[in-house]
Amino acid sequence: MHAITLAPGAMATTASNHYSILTSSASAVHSEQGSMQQAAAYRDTQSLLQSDYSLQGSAHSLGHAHQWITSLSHAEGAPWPSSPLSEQDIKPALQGDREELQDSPGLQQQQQQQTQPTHLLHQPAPHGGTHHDSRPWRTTTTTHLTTMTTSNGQGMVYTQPGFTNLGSAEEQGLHHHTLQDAHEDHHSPHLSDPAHQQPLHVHQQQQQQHQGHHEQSDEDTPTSDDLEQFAKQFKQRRIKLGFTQADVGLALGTLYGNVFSQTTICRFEALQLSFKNMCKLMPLLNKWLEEADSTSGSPTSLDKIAAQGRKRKKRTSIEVAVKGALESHFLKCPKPGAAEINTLADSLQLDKEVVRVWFCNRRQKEKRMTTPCGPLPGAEDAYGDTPPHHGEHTPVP
DNA sequence: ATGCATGAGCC
DNA sequence: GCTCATGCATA
Repeated sequence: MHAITLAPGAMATTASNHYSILTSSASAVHSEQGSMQQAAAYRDTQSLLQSDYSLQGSAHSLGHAHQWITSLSHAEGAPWPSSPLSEQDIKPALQGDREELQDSPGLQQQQQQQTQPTHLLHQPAPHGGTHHDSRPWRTTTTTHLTTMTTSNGQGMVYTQPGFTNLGSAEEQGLHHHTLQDAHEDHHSPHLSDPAHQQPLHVHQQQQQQHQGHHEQSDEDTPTSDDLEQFAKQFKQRRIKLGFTQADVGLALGTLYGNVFSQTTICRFEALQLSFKNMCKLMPLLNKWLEEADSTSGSPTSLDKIAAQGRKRKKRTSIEVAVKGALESHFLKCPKPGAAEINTLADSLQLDKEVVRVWFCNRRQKEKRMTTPCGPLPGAEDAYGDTPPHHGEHTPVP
């Protein structure tokens, strides 16, 4: 195969600023909680932070690395009071240093692997990416449940012991069917006890239910339908209450110590997260909903958490033509090796890292592509994700 | 709403 | 170097 060579200058960063250490912004970021308005302050912070980093085009010869992360020195600790339910659970979101901790090491790999065709199992990748997994969770057998594929989702209410039901004062009246009880009596991860975080639902739907209900395993896993319905309702109420996605993200931070961006909230609503990720966020969002609902009218203490101080490399804008070339290669080889990436990067006049990241993101996108309803037969497995160690069901038709 | 990016954990 | 979770920056 040959690489499609394009004219030089294919890559361009939208940035035009110079590399300078923003000091003023740093102080601005530190504003105390409460001294500024939530959303507004947040935006300010962002704008300030972006007036920085830039070295890229010439970075090649500068022996760069991704050092742009010259994190600011601020790290005052957690702005939010030790929330009762945030222990080590999800992620501390400590700005400055580490922002997140995945739950348990290792379980992220086996998360979303479930029933899937897996006919052509082969894994050329020598790197050991044997975990395959992750398929658009929505495509999973939409088996049970689906009790209420109702109109706008208001009909569904989560009645779980852990978090109060979302029964709002208004359009409530048709709540029932605990979703879960459709098959058993699993309850979603109650956030009343985050200590035991997500119990890695190996194979969500099918696996879990055949065990019946043990007294000790209250940990359950919502189904794709649950999530879908919840997301739907969540968005409705969020809008009805007049909150933006960004507001919610910040609120989660002040309420539970887990700040999330507008992006994440958006993706949650759009069901563009992995199954596991959705499961992790649902309880929090559910909690926020009830919180916002009850305090809708009173000045909820939504202090902003001006955090994040690390600097990012300016986003590289890849020209359409180049994207096309990348796409072509992606179709041929979704997982190019280092050498291939180098070659490609060279011919496209892109930074190797940019190309590598592009492929990573492309693969990720491919996986979360919310399939309308149907596990694309082996489409993604071809990339080498095929699980070599299933050993249970997934007989595949 | 989404593209490119960062970083942790894994192999 | 990959996946995965997540987000800044941008269209």
